[in-house]
Amino acid sequence: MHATELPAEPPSKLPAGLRERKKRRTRDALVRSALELIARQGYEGTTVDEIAAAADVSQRTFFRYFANKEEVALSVQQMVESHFYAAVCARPAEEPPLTALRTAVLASWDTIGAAITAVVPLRLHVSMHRTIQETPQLLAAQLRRLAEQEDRLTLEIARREGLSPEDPRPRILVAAFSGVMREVGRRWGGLMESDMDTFRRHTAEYLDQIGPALAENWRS
Amino acid sequence: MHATELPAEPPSKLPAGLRERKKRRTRDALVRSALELIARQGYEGTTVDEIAAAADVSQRTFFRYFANKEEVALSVQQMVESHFYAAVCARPAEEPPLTALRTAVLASWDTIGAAITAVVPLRLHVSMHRTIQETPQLLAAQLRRLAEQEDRLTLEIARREGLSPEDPRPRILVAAFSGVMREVGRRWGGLMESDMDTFRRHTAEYLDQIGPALAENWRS
DNA sequence: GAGGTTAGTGTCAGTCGCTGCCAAATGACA
DNA sequence: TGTCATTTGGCAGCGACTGACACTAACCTC
Repeated sequence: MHATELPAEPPSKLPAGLRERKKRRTRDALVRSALELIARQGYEGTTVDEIAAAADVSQRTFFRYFANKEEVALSVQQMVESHFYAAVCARPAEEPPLTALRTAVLASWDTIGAAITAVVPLRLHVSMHRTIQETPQLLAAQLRRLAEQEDRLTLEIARREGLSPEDPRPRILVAAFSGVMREVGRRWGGLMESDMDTFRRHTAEYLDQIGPALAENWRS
Repeated sequence: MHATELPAEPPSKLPAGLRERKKRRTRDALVRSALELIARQGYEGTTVDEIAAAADVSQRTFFRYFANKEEVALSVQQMVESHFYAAVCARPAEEPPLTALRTAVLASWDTIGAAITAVVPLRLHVSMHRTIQETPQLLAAQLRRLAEQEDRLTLEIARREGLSPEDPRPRILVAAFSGVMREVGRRWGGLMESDMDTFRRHTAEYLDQIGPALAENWRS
């Protein structure tokens, strides 16, 4: 068994065997325990031993499910990202790229909540989101993940538009888009839940700035 | 003494005291030993003990100069980045932002070589550049550094243009620019030295794509 | 339903990154 | 030259992670 074998996705399709179900449960227990402990004690203040003990498995078993401590902390985040990527791939081919990305974000937000709650309570995910920004090591790992996501998105956009993978334009577009989304992510925490509709509108307005941001003269 | 006290810059101004000079020499020796060993054995295949031994200091002393193993591996990279940031700040205020960034890159390339060679031979820096892309942990740390650089650049651009720090446009511009520069960085390695002029032209052409990349229709 | 096969788990020992603590050495400066 | 502030080394210890091996439990025949 390798650490990255079991998908990060929620138990959408319940697996046949007892073995598989047991693994799913163990994995979810580890994620829940980890997020709970980290929310209470911080990332660096939480040891893998504690997480494993809270999920009632040995430390060695923890490392059979997650390659490292970062991975369990970012596992829900990872789920959100692949959720979004799937939404992008589902957009009709006639949509221009930026529109597809923008629509996919808003669409994926409609359904991601349920997928998260299937694994951990939402407050733990929100708390983790804050912790990631504040913990250098986690932030670094997260940025690497996002860079990989940018690569995937770039490829997908190039494919949709029938461009060569060498063409720089998809990459630039995705970089600008991701820059906006990272800023949006930063402002999350406080605003969401309280006023999700305002937040969605806010995001849309932000994305509308991508065009104007490249105009040569801003001082009007 | 704290780990981040001594600047990463080359010994441009030679310090007065013997103590300072000795610290500088120790630091440079650690960087050289580290890059040499990592080039030969890879990042994960090189232990801090080895680096310290090669520089003829104790492991404990290593950690007085660098907060962690990543920091010594990225120290030259960090020098290059602050070199570029300084070049941006030096651009005249009437230049439009994207022009300033673009000119600053090309200008900083003219002088960075000497600054690097003052610390390590160029081949070690090139080798390190490759290693960073290939080593997940290093890449993560590097991306976090670059994200901080993006923050600085965003602030500087907003300042130059007299915009509020809330305005999303500088951030988007910097994100697009950085996306291009990361792609350029990836293609470095092989092309440079062999044909630096072609490479510079290539980069300029890449940067010219930032405008067109946001046009709605690419399929012409 | 008893057999062997396969896969997941716990234990243990070990490496490596990194830190706190104290004592020894060394440049700075009167 | 003697004091003072810094820098250094050694040591002990923690936490993340890994390899090896033995044990147990699910699975798959016959």
